[in-house]
Amino acid sequence: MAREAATERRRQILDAAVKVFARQGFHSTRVADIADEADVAYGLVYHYFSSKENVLNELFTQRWKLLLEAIDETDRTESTPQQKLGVVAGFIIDSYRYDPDLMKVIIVEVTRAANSFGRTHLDQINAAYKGIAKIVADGQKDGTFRNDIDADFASMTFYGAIEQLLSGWIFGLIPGSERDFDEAQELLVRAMCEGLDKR
Amino acid sequence: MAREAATERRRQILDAAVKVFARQGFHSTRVADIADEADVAYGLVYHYFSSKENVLNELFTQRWKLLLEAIDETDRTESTPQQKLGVVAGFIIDSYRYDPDLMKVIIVEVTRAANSFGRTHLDQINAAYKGIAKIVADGQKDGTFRNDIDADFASMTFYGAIEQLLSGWIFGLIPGSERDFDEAQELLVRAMCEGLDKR
Amino acid sequence: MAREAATERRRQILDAAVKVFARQGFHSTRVADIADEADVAYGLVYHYFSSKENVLNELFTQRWKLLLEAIDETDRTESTPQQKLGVVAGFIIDSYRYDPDLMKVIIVEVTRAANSFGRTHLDQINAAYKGIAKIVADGQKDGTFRNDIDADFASMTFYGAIEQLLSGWIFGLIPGSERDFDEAQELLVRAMCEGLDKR
Amino acid sequence: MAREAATERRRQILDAAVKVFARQGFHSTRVADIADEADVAYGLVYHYFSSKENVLNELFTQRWKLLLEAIDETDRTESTPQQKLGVVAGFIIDSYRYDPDLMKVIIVEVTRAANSFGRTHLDQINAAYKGIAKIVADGQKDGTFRNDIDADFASMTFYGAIEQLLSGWIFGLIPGSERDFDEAQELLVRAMCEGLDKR
DNA sequence: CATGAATGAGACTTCATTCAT
DNA sequence: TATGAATGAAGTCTCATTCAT
Repeated sequence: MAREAATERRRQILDAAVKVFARQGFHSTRVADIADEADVAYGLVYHYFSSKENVLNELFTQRWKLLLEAIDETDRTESTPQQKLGVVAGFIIDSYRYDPDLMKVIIVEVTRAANSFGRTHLDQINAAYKGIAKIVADGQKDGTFRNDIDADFASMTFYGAIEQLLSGWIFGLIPGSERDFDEAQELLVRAMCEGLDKR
Repeated sequence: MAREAATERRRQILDAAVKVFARQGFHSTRVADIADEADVAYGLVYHYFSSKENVLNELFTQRWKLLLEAIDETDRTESTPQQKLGVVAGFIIDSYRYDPDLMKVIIVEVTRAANSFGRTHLDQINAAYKGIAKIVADGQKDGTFRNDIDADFASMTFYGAIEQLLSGWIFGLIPGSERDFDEAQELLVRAMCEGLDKR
Repeated sequence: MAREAATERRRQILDAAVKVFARQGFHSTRVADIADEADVAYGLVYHYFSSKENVLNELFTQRWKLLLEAIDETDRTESTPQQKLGVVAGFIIDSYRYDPDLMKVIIVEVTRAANSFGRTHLDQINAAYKGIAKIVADGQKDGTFRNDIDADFASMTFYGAIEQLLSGWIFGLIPGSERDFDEAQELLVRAMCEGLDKR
Repeated sequence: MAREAATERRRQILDAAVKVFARQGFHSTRVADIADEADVAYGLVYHYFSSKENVLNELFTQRWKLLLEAIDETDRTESTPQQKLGVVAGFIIDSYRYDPDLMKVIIVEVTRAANSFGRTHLDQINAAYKGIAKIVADGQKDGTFRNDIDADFASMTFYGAIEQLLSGWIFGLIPGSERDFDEAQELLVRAMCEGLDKR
């Protein structure tokens, strides 16, 4: 009971952190902002987290773990490489669809921040790239994918395309309706696998 | 003469700023760090720039202008759409090749920072996406590219792939030798236009 | 019965406080440290003591009362002034011998802290000096001690010498073996009464 | 000129720090108090000192160096051991006489604070004890002082007596008029060398 | 009695910016 | 132009104390 209450409090603070980080960016949000948003006392944030940075770390780690699992899981299925890439893209896009703030924070503050936080989680981030690369490499081995494009290279390309899509939605540069989210996954895989050229 | 000296001083400070921004990130570099690196007095930075942020702005604007020009220029040539995309990719990759610190700063601190600075330069950033989208759209019109993938969508995808490549080099996640830079452009265009699928 | 249990708890907390105060100093120990060391819940400290400062106060008062009693008691005996001073020195030295942490805390945090706590207990502290001064004064009256050195002055001198000795042991600046403790009392009285000069 | 101004500023801040440390104790004084007392801006304290603790360190080190030099100097003269001890006592007493606040701070916050700061300067503090011990030891060798009292022991005793005297003045427990200061040195040496016993 | 979550004032330190020289 | 001292707002983190259970 007490345990559960504590867990709830953590959640409450984490959720608030997502909102304010998304709104103002990590550097511009003061711990007081998180506390205010969570409607708890200032000090309580430090009761549950050792530092502001640590709040961000937990946010990232929790979500990224799910992505790594999703990649791993789909990789172990019997699907075609294209289908697997579709699952990965779908997972990321859905992550954004159902919690855009969280994905915004993760991308803007962690994944794309080469300095500071990015470095801390580099291994985890890279694990995702490697997971995608494995899917590509397997596709190359079984003759589905061409061999003249390095799997790691292709993986970066693929992941970069997805992230940029999210960026476009985040920035409001490309339309991001429910319908767009629905289409995006398929469109993305098609673009990457079949190419832009007309056949 | 005096003018030139002044211009030189600005350059000296800008160059130093690139180095320290790349090394520590914008938020972690103090104005003193820039001055130290430039080997000028603390206050001189404020003699030439109105604020720390303004140094970054100038860094970004100068470089991004060249990219916009390059996109615009290639778009006005008679090349094929694929060649045009190649020129764009090449320009960005070469930018990194010849001044990795500057590109790192631009990407990490501006282009990918949805909050803070990103917002300020959103129009300029979007102009590049639009420029690329135009190349794609023209390719669709003349029958070079398929029509079932939205040009804006394709543009984001294409640009995201390039930026992720740079990120990979910046983070040290994928090899970044001279040879890799040489190949990257061609490989990238091929991957995006022809797709990963084996034919 | 319940009373005893409560008393035990208090003791448990006081003993823990002595340890951590001795180890980290009063200002650097958090209430949580005391609770941890005592192996009791955080809030329990406040159940038994009204504040952190109060814990220290009680520690000091309990011990200092014994010293005052010891001085008073020996003063009422028929011993020579020298013997009385020996008893006082012996009491303090033994206090350190059998509970070095407690004496360390008392000296470092109370007795020698002119600001904060020192002020609070000034009267009690001074009572000890006065008690020693009385022994000296009586010795002067009965012709045992010389008259040209003010009794209060001599008292300060005598007490200061003892405390510095303890400081030396606390700091590890002079050897503090069992044998040293044994000798210290006698040596101290001899030095103070007979002087350093060779006769 | 600029250099001198800077040195003056440091002095100004140090002097202010002495006042407030003496008044409120180190732990109870906020950096703002120092700045206010010095009549400078908050941040200037950090322009000249890396931390509040560092201000205290400098205060101590500057003064203690003089003491060590005084001990060393008198030790190299042809005076009798008693005279040498008199010079040492005189130096410390005069230090208090002419700058009671500084000596109060040094004694209360450094010399007698076994934890925290005391530890940092232990070597320097001990050097003084050793310097006094050398004077005693030399006196024992040349037959001036008795041999049955260890020189280190005697040194602690002597220094402790002086410091306790200052403490008495600081606390207001013993009278501290100009006349008392004048007498104190002689009285102290007499008490320590000749002893309290009537002959 | 006992627990430990919750509160929030407070202090240190940083650093962008200004300004006198 | 050039210097770097001076300013002070802002933000992180700590921790004594309170309080609900």
